[in-house]
Amino acid sequence: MDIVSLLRDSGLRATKSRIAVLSFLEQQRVPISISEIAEKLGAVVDPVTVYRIIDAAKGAGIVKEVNLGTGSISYELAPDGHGHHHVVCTSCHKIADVSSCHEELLSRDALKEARGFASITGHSLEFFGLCKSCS
Amino acid sequence: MDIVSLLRDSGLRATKSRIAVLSFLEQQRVPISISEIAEKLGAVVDPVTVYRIIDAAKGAGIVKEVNLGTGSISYELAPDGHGHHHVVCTSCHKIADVSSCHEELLSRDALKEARGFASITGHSLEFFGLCKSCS
DNA sequence: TAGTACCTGCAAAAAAATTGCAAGTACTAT
DNA sequence: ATAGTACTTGCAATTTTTTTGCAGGTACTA
Repeated sequence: MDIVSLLRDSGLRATKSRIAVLSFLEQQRVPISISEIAEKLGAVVDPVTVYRIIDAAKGAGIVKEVNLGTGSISYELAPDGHGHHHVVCTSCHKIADVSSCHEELLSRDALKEARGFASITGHSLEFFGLCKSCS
Repeated sequence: MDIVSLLRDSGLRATKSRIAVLSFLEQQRVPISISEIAEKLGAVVDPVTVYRIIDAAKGAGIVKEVNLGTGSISYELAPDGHGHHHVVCTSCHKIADVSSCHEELLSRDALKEARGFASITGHSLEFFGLCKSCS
């Protein structure tokens, strides 16, 4: 799915700035913070606009917030709504992707326990560990 | 376990400010951001010190970063190292706790998939859904 | 192709996070 | 109990991040 269709299908206009930001996000192999995006795209998109674009895309469910334990929030493109997960090396911050997560099992159990909740629509899951070089 | 012992056992000095911040954190029923802590404890602990205390406590593994999808990182006391998880209502931001998470299963599968990793030492898991009032 | 609702950039401000340093404090070993 | 020492803190100042308002520009609709 190309970025333009992704935007339109999410009810967002396919503007030059949005295409630039989401394409950039798509090229990243790992999640990235807003200020890093703003810095890298500085020549093309105003920082203020980057904030607004990420906000809109998050609202539309096409980018996902990720907390890699670095103290700041990172973002990644999640075209299908439910992205993958990550393993982060607590020593060198290397990141690997993980896709399996037993979603149904987890959600079912969580819903059973969570008092006052009617449904579970998504989740965020990250692992921390040591990569082979650091261990 | 009282806060003083918790600090000492983690190799941190039990200072007045640290006790104040961690006790406050312990009283919260939901994770809270650094600036909220700083604001609430403003009369007692300097904001700069709050930042440094959270940083030290995070390093020592007695507070945990939590991403509740709000765009900012929250913190909670995690005396035992591995806290519980949460379900967040995407409409009203109500939060419920969840403890079951099939940790061994998840970690084993993640390690199998994560190329270049030697071990998994922890994880972060949050659920998003709708509470009964909002659904 | 014109209309309109939505987006963007700029300038400015507010808020959050970091740094350096001097004074204060917790812990250790007398 | 006490003095030494290394770690902590508060303050002031700075830097970085995030938000806001508004005028002009642009994507999409009919």
